[in-house]
Amino acid sequence: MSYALRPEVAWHGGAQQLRRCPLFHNVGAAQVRAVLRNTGTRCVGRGGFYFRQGDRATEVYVLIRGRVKLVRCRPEARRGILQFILPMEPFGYEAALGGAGHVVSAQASEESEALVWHATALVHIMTSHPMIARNSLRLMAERIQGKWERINGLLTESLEQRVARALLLLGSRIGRRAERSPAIELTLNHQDLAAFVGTTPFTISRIFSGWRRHRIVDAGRGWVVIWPRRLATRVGAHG
Amino acid sequence: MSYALRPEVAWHGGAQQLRRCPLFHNVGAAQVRAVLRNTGTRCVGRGGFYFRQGDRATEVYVLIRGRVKLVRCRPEARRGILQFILPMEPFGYEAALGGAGHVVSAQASEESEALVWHATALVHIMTSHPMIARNSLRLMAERIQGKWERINGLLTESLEQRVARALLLLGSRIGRRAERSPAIELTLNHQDLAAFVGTTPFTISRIFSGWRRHRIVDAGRGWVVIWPRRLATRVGAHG
DNA sequence: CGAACACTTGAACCTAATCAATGAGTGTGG
DNA sequence: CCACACTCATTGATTAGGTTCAAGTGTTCG
Repeated sequence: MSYALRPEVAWHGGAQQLRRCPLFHNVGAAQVRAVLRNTGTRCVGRGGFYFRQGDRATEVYVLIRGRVKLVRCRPEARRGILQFILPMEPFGYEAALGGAGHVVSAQASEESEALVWHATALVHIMTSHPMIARNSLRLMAERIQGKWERINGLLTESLEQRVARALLLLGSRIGRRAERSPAIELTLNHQDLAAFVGTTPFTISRIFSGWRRHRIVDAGRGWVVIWPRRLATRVGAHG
Repeated sequence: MSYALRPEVAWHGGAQQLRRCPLFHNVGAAQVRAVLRNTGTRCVGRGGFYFRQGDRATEVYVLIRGRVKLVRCRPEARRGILQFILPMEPFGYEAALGGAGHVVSAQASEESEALVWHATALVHIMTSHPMIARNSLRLMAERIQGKWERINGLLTESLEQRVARALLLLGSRIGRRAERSPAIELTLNHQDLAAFVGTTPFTISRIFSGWRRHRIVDAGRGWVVIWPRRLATRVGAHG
């Protein structure tokens, strides 16, 4: 009923969709709806920012549409992509919980939309909904473990291994299965992939040229197709 | 009084020391003492393991003496050091909270000792002590931000920059100020530093040779001395 | 005193970055 | 619908940065 009074809550997906968000696992629909009452939404066009590194953390987000990348761009340095954020994933909460401001920027890869809470509301929500606090702990713990895997890859693997592993990871996250084929299609350009594994688009192009002959990968302007079985053989190869 | 009955709790540092642990900020001494009742301690000699990657997460730890490194050693791959753990720092809790087992191994760099809780006790503690849950959220949020900085360094910086940055970081964490000098001494060998920045001891040695002439650094068997002011000029240098 | 280990240095090799030039795909405006 | 501009992808030539392997030196410890 409060829908009529607060139009920003009338997001079409509503509480049902949100239960796919890891923060709301095992949280009752009524409680999710209660939490939703404190939100608005924000739309950001391709290339726009939800926040920038250095900003004070005044808000937290859950992406509901589009794609966001967490980047860090120092002047005179290569760009690094730290993480891709997909629909139903929270972002921006590390700074709100840590209290030292954002250390990364959140940039939209495409037209996208996110739910927005005030950072102060977040703390309040967690104290009044222990299951959400619990889910946050689990989410952050899993992300830390994921980052360890990534750091270890950067420390020990060859570039070719890293590209292969990154594509398999991204394939499972942002990929779509092709029809009647084990192939997986990704919307991803060479530049972003390069920034994700720490190399240049040139080198990505060279690696792809080699792989294309073996039907491990195919790619064009802004898209990549991988054959996971064959690509997996390159994870652990000596490079 | 329960000290007499549970000798493993009679750790000399006791509750007072533990309040320096980030998990126990703003937690009353009585509550810390209560939490301590569920612990034992474990000593591990140099090179020994608290847990190994792949193990189920049955315990969580707070280091009270010595130094521990989180490593990941795949056969046939270079070793990577993911994090150094110092006294009063918790470790092993990511797996306990995430529920998918340890993805890293915890190896003692030197003779060390840690408080041990059962993983199940951890969840119980957090629900009955909300401030501890709150502190955990903050701790993990800060660690995620720290890992972003590290990943960004690995993605975008030259090796020399990474070594400089790593030494400044480690200096502030495991360093001791030299007497009557701005220099900082670290107990750290070339191999561990190499595994931390993703290179080989050879290259570390070469970088140090260059820096030694400018009195940026000095090093010997198992130790490093840095002059932070001069070293800081190498962070952001072009390589 | 001897053995094991950690560090140093040199030389050869190799990976990936850089720079330059070209080609292909996309969007815009006439 | 075409021409143009722009961005993204490819390829080649060159160079720089790091790894690898081998040999030698210095330390620590039993």
